[in-house]
Amino acid sequence: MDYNFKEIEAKWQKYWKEHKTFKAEIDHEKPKYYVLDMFPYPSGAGLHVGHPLGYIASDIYSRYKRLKGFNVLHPMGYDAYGLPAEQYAIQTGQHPAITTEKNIARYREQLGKLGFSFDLEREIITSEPNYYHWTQWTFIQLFEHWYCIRANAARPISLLIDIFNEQGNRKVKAECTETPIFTAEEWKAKSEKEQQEILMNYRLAYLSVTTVNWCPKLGTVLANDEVVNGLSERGGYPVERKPMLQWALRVSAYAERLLQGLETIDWTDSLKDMQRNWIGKSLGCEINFDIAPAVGAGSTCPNEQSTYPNEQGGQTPPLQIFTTRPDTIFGSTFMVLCPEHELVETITTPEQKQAVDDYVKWAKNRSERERQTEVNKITGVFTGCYAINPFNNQKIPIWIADYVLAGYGTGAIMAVPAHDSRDYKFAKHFNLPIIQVVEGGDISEEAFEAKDGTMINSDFINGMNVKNAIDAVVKKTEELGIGKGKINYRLRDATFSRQRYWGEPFPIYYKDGMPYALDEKDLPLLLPEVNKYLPTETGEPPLARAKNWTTKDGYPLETSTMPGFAGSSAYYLRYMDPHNSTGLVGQEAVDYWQTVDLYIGGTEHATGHLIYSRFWNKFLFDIGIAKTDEPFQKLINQGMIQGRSNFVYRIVGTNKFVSYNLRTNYEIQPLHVDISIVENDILDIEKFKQWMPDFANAEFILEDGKYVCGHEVEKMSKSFHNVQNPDDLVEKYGADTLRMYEMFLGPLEQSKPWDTQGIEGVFRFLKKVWRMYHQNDGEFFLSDEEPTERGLKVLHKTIRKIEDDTERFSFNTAVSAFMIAVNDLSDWKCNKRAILEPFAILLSPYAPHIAEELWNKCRGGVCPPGQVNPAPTGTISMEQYPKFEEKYVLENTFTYPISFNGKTRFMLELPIDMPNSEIEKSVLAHADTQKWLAGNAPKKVIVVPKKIVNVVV
RNA sequence: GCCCGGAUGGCGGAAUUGGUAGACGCGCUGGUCUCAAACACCAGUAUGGUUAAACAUGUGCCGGUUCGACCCCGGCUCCGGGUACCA
Repeated sequence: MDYNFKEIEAKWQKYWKEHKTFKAEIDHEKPKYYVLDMFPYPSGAGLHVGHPLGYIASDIYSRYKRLKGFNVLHPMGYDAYGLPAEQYAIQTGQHPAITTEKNIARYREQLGKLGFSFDLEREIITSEPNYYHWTQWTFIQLFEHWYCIRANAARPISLLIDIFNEQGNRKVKAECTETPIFTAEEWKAKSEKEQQEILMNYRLAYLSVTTVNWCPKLGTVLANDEVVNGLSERGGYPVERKPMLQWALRVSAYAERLLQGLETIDWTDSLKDMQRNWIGKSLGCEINFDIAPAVGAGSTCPNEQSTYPNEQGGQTPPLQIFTTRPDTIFGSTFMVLCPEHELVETITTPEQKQAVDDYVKWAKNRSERERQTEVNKITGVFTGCYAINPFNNQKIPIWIADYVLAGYGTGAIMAVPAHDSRDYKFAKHFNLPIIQVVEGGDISEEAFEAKDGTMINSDFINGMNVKNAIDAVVKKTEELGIGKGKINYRLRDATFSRQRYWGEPFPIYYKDGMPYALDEKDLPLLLPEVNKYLPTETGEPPLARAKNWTTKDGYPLETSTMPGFAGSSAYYLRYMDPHNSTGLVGQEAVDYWQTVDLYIGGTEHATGHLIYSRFWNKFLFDIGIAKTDEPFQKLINQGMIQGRSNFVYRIVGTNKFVSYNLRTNYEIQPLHVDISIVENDILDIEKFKQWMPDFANAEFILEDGKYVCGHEVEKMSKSFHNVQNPDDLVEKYGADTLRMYEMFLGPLEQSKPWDTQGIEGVFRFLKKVWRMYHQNDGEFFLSDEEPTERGLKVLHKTIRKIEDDTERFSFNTAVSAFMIAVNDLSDWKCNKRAILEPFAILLSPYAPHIAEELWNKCRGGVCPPGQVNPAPTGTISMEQYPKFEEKYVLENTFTYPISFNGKTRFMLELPIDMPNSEIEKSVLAHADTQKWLAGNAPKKVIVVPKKIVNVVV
């Protein structure tokens, strides 16, 4: 009987499904372990071999943990809201729900064939009402909470209202939009609408007019991480900056906690670095510069002691800037405002008004892409107005330029051309003065950006080093009351509205122009039907097309929908208790499962999903839903699997194709050829002719009667015809082979090219495993003889190696260890039950179907003659997992390489516990030692126990 | 530009972190079985050298530390990923 993987795999997949083998239930007797995969967006193209890589790894680990006695939660679901299904709906009119359902069915089928140990009853789909109910619910919580700096946590809005009623907002410390101070009396005197407007400044989910990334082609707003190089991540369409009224999440309130939290979790350093950079914390100082009074064109600033500060009082507010280098303030020779800055209009002199207006208009119309591709283009305009350096009362011209961004700091800077390259280029271009204030460096050609050195030309900080100077200036600034030390983050609040159809509707209605949350009992707010998936003629989002899109009382509902990351931000919590109809997750479930212990997924989510999810979780932690502050304790990024493309070479202007090694003799054009009609780089000419009509009459120049194709490693993509479909491979080799081969390909975290040729090796290995358990005529047979010492040693070495490798996610070396073990065992035809029974169990996380089959035959006793598949008696469980016993692998001798001056000359077997001094004696006493010493006396003998002995001559 | 990674045979990759570099697999070469093929099995396979060995050279490049370096330190080159007027 041969290794019939088709029968075996179908049988066990059916068995697992029917017996709900992997159903996870709360069990306080066992420690829990939660293994999570990043759930897929089910695209129309189906899976390629790259997708299951992480799933296979997590499945191996889940199965392994179960065998080690853990109660493992290992669920799978689908991130179902997304643009492709909606774009398809716009083109074809097919409801995105139908497309999505079809795609999910295909994904389920493909994943099902790989033998994953998912708890299928916990499957969640983000577009289903019983799931998005809780996405909407969480949004309401965000809307009804604010961030209290004193508590360093989210607090209910109702509490804030109580405080306002009692004492106004003077003492409230919140992460919020800037709000004027008011007393309790003033608060009470405000109208309902005015009060709501103020509360909006505090809410964690809030509505505000912000400059957003607008993609006209997609007809929607995008988050920062959805814009790549000024183009939309999906589709690659141009993105503009446009002010719009949008929902936003106050992610920035959690910036410090998101940063601190990284210290407590087991993620790779590179991923943590990515998040740190994205959060972009910088320590600096805010300083107010007074605006010089308008004294008319051509006038000069008086050099004597200035009387400007505060003299002109309420006329013009001071100009607030942010800098990380307050030490360089004496080198500041001009100021720069962003074109959107609110002071632009106030301070511009009549003479400069035209020029400034023109510039601001030009800057506004500049697309994001232009800005990014023309970074080196230096533009700007003088306002005609001056600021006063508070430290030396120098008059400094104020310019406007779009290299200063509105969204960061205060949207205004003090430019120090000597020590900042952008300011330097600007100063050179517009011929502005440059004053060096840090010693060293040559500023004749470029800025000197050193963060270390001695201050010069800087009044009271002269002679200090940069670090002390920064402290001194911040201190002085605070004493003078003109500024303060300040921490800035690059992380912005996330825009949360999408002008699309296929997303979660907001549980929000409008009354008197102000938004209010729906009552929780009215959830879920179902996504309505629309006749078309496009925006309305008036430019409103598609939901505005829905009939009766109002509350029962007739108040209009919000027409935008939530973005893709809404549904994926807390799905891991829902898996703990997926059918709960009274809450996102029940108390008992979250108390038991706590948090995700292992999360496996791609790096592409480093600054998107993984930031939002952490934010979302921290909020849910604050309001007592999540049990831990961080959602994912350990995270592994699986590498990408690249494609291996094949090429044919067409002689230019003909329909003749020349084989790879002869191509240099002709003028040729390489063409991608579908990898399914190429085997081991040899083209199947008949299939090629049928592949495309153009090639039906193709002629070939062959080498050795074959057409050899060229190859290259590229991204796996339809257009390169290099997509490897896992179904084909499962069909040909079986799921166990595919699983082991994907692991064998290389380290999990590394990107590597797919190479189908190597899969044969793993397939041979499994066939060999199968044969070990069968006699020559193919009948199942194990000997009940006592195992040999040697066999036990192989087994226990393998147990130790597999456990070790599995624990550190080194699955590629684990597969190698299996192969070595099988080579050793089959070398002396070891078919002892005592060895092979445990071996099957050991193999089961990696190749679960064949392992179950073999193990069941072991336990089921003799397989009746002629019967292919005896009825399964059960699955491998933790009780049967073999224990590693050191006594079998203990060595009592070690064979030392004996080196002379670092060169190994002979080997010497010595007892393992021999003390160093004895080893030294034995080596010197050995006959060969004299030969290699050649009459010299040894200078030194270095003994490294269980490693090497080196004699220095 | 800045921040991370990485570079080892014809190929994918090992080397339990300073101790016999190239495990394991692919590919290739030769052999056994077969009428033949497929499957399977056996042997070989870093480079130079030799009938074979001895020996010499070898982990991107240059240098250093060490009895000993793929591994640690300094200086480069190339490749991959992230990020970018963030003051």
